[in-house]
Amino acid sequence: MATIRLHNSKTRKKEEFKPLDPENVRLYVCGPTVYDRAHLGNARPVVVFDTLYRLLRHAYGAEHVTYVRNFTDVDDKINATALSRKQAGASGTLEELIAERTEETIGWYHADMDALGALRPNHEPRATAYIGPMIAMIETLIAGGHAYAREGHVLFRVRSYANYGALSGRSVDDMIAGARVEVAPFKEDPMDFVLWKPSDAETPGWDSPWGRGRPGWHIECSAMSYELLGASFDIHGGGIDLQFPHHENELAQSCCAHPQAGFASVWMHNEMLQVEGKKMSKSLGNFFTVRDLLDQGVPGEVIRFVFLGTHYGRPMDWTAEKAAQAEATLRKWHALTDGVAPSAPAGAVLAALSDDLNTAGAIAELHALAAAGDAAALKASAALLGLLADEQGAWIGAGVDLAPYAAKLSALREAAMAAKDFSPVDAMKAALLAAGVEVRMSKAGVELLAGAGFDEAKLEGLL
RNA sequence: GGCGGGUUGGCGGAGAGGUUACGCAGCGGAUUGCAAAUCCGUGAAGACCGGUUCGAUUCCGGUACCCGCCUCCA
Repeated sequence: MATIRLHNSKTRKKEEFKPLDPENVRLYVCGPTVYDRAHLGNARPVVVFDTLYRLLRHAYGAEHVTYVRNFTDVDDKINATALSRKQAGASGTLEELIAERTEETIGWYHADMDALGALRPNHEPRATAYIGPMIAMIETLIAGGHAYAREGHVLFRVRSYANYGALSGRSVDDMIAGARVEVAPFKEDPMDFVLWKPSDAETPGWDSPWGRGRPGWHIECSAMSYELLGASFDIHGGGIDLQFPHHENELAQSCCAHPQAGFASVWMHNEMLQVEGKKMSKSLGNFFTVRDLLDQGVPGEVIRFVFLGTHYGRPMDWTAEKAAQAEATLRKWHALTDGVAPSAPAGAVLAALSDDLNTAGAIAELHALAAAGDAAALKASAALLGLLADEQGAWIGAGVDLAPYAAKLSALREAAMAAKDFSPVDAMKAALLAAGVEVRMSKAGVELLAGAGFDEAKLEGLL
């Protein structure tokens, strides 16, 4: 087994990965807040950590890896979405609208991430199912002097945790000096953050020792990871944007609640996604969801391939050109591997992935396997990256039978050979090319393949 | 203002202190009724300024520019 090395955000170094327990390698990744469709940026950590999950399963055995990714289904954005729907005339109570919305959004999320070839994690806990453990953890923090209740709120006492700021490389004093922080009269220190906050009648809430209220965002992940993975586990992942404050706060809470444990041994952060060189944002008009792309006919496998072409630690640019290139490569590889029984993954691919998830390097090795014509190894190796499964290639055929067109073109061609007039052949070929069909004519005959930008509607009238 | 990441050939994008990345595009050739696909061959790089070194694109320092986080947005 190749040694796996991972860049640890906590130490800012690439380190050899040594699981706490090789029989149960544990991975936690921050999941989505379920209030709307996942946009393309949301998909990057999913693909990155899915690939890590696949590598770990290969290295330690599929039964020996536990992957947890949560759903944040209690959040002010969800409340706001439900409230605006109610104001727009939707029927039902606010609670029902919230439940309906989160349920619907989770369904979308699963469908979209499945399309990207991401395996479902072993556990996908919902925050609302872990309110009890959150309250218990908050009580532990209060008992230990790390938190205090004020006016229905419970706040984490940042000054009680000496290492606060170590993960994200900031000092509390710098943060206070440089940034705007929410000032509330009941805060002991401006950096203290909310563990629990009161809910009004219009907001979902749960009974607690501090009155009816709801948890702060950060405590959710601390409580769920503790319940499902324990006080110490191997890898905690997420986007770099979550490093501060979310992960910093999570780390502080968990370490203060369980001072004998280390929480996550390795922290991994993926860099952000951009679109055509710019940050994706609603104001720039370049904001789109995974579903938008799928609906436009960009296959999930193509999206995944584009993502894996850039190392997770670097900003990744989504461009139409990359998608087109990815599509062409995948077409070629599917033609080579579909129906082939996979052998074992190539050592070079495994070595690249084991080197801090060098997916771009792994893809280069895949190209080498394809050039060597080793379809069985290519397929087995690509599976580690979540690519080239037979069922993932379904988009290529598009379900259209091109044989009648091939037969007609073939007949035209034979007539043309005899008549020495190729203009009817060229006319049909041009029409097929315009429809996105790849036309291959040789002495052996005619072969048609649905190519990039294939449009069935344009075939009309050609028979 | 604070913290972090980046700058590689036409484009995308890796590794490595000294030897071909790789892919796409280009160019030349084979093949083809013409193409396509395929195959063979091929040119092209590391922001700028210093330093360390026999030797740096790779290590160190500085400058410029780009990006992200610090504030609900991944």
